[in-house]
Amino acid sequence: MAVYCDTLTPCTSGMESREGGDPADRVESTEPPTTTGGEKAEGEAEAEPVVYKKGAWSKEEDEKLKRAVDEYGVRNWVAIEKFSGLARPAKNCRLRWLNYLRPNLKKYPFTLEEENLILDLHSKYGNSWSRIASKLPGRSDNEIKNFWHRRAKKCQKHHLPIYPTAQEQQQQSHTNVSNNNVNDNDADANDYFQNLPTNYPNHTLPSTPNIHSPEFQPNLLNTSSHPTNSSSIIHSPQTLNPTPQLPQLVPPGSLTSPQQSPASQFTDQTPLLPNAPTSQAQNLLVSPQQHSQLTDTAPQVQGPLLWQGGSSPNTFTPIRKPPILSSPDSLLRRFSRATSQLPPTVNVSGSTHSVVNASPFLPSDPSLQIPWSSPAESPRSPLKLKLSAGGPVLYSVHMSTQTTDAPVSSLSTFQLKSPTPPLSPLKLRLSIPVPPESGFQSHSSIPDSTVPVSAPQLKPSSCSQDLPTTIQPMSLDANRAVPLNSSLNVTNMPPSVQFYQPATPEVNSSMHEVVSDSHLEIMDELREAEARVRFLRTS
DNA sequence: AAGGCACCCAACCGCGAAACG
DNA sequence: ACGTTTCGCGGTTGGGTGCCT
Repeated sequence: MAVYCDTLTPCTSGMESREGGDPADRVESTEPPTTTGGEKAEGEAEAEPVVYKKGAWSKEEDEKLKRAVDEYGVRNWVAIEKFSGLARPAKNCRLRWLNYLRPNLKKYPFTLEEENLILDLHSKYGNSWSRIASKLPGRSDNEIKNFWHRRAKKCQKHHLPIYPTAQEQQQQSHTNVSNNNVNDNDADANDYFQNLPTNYPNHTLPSTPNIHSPEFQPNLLNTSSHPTNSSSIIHSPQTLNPTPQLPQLVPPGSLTSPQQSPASQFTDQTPLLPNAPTSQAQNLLVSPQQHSQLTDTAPQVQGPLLWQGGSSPNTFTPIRKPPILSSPDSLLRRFSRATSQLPPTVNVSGSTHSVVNASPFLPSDPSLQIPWSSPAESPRSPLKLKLSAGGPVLYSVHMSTQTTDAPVSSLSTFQLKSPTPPLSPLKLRLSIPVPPESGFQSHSSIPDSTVPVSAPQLKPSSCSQDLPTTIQPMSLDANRAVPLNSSLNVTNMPPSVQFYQPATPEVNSSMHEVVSDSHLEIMDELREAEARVRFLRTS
């Protein structure tokens, strides 16, 4: 393990600073003077460029960052940069958190299911890594991006399309030929491909093929086009014992004619992936059949999909700009900042992250109560409210959950009056009042903004599990709720926000979608647990 | 054992979008 | 309306590592 320097010396920014030596030696960079550094006094902010540490993160830095995130939340990277004591720019802190430190991040290799899913999603979304990552719980966009580049490189090296062609899918579904029929020159390549599971398309290369697994049947390949070099093959335990129920990208026999599929949208004269950044993307091919099936279960693909014309009628290229959509996170960010004007409807379509920071549903009847989510760092942890300096701050809160018979959503704006500007977040637990039609009793209590409560009670250290007995005075937007109580024991009776019932059917269906996604997440977790067990058993 | 090579992946950067003042 | 700040995304880099010769 490398030891990292604590003393920082200025150097030029840019990649050249990474050259050579121990990571500790290659680290510093400067940022524009707009950014103030670590413990520097504000008065001296003038010209002194901030010196940042670069390179690998130490454990100490990770711990600092974790504490800072707990303190300031996952959206105040500038505050984290300024007050965490880390000599790292805000964006790097964010990156480190998202890619390495955040909870629930999976630390083991992709499973076959995940790899299949990435293929599937990439065929729909292109290089929108964050969007793909949003469909793979516990995986970062960077991780997925690295996986894809790795895979693309392999495919390019072996002159193979990344997506399987229809012809090969048919071959695969109808053949089961021993690799003894393959000439020696192609032995290595055959070793590579023979180990794919039978329901795994020939050209969808798992990163970790296994040459010994009996579950893998040899596939017939067009060996003349296959490489003789298998040096890039990597063996890891992740696919040693794949589940026999792996989802198929294209089930045998399900092929349909392109005319009957969305492929009819495609032309055959369009260049390859105009948005592709590297030549690797030139090999991204997908069959119309596959695409047809993918789009059957997918959200509407935005933009035209175009086929590449070529010598092989079965070779296709998805041509489209990846849909430019804001990530669920940014949707939430925008939403949470729109404090002065609430949107007329709650648009959380397709966003599993819309429940971030929402407390679980808590009916007043104890027998119906669901325990609070406890992990402080979980996306579903109690709402964290950062008190800013300079007086009252409006916050909008959006929560969604489900009663026994209907999705419930709430949307509120309330005001936190902060007599002193503590920089630590105030963590509140909010329940969702139940609409009358649900049959549950509704909450209506809220702290009264007129009753002063001293600020020292907001010590962040006491806000995690055992919440302070009294919370900061707060008031709701008068249009949204009416304060009733003067103080509140948060542990026993969480504050409530006024229920806001979205009116439009679209919103309601979106809510259903969110609920459904949470169920999917549970299923994903189960699948991951199974994959982990397989991983451990075979390693 | 040492050097070369290829690959992986954590980390960095630039840029655009959104939020803010 | 406009400039600035902040955030997030996608592309790229290069150190670390393992394999091969």
